[in-house]
Amino acid sequence: MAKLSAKSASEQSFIPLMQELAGAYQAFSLYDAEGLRKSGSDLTPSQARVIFTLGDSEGMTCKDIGDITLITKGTLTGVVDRLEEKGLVERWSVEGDGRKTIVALTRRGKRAYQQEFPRHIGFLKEKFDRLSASDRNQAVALLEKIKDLF
Amino acid sequence: MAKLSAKSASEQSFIPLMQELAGAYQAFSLYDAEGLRKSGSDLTPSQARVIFTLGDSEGMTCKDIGDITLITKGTLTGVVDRLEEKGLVERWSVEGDGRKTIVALTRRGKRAYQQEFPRHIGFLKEKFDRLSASDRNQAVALLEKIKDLF
DNA sequence: ATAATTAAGTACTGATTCGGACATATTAAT
DNA sequence: ATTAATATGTCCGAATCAGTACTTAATTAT
Repeated sequence: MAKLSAKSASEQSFIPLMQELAGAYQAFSLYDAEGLRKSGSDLTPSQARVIFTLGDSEGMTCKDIGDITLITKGTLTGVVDRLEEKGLVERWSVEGDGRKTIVALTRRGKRAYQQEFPRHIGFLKEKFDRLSASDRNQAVALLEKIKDLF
Repeated sequence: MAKLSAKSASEQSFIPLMQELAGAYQAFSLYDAEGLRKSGSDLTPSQARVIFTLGDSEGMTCKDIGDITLITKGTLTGVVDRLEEKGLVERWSVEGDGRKTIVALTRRGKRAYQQEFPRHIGFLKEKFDRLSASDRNQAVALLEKIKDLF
């Protein structure tokens, strides 16, 4: 592959795509965090993602939670630690496979989920509903293609 | 607006879009960081973003750098601090407006830019080139719409 | 001119981020 | 059966992250 100069590098046609991807994610991300902050739920975005993922399941391994929330394992340990301190989740090890740890919502965690999940989805819905179904579907398809590039 | 139940909340049609947006950004982001790490440039993603933004400009204010890189001012102070310690940028205050600080590449910073920017763009290009121009354009348009929702 | 508002940066806090090293446990290969 | 390779989580370090409070400076309103 030919080596690029600084000038020709800055002219690459995929650069706007990179910028818009970051910009769109950033805008969403800030709005998402704002909603959690104003809800008074005292949940950070990562903590909320874990609570919402656990939902009304019977509990999941850290690996599974990480796969869904996209939180890497090293980070997840700390997030779950803080949720445990708040009494929203509990951990126990699974018999049969000593490597695995199950994380599950406590009673209070379930209450938080039932209250905060619909509220937050409603908060996001206000914005996302402004996008047509067609745009939404196209965006999902394209974002999937982009994800699969890497 | 009617209040959502946990069940109806989880059925909202925009949820896959949210997931794909996060997934695509995450995938890109990890690949981006991997490239910088393997290049041996000793630049973190944020540091690289600042260096690449400064490019061969004569220097920019923190505000302008933040607007382009999407790094918030509180974070930017630390990022620039570290770049300054590495001798890649320098800061000075502008006369005429005592609030502003100009950040500019040093000689070494320019060398790093000329070397790392084309290399990194080339690294990313390998992947992005697999996307058709049509998909790229559509994605840019849709991501802009999504950004503007918030 | 004086006061109120806005703007730009820095300092600080708590949380998150990722990778890498590590410990342990399980599974696969021989 | 033993060894090698994988899998799962935790711990650690350096950096980022966003928000808030604060300082200083510039701009606007009165």
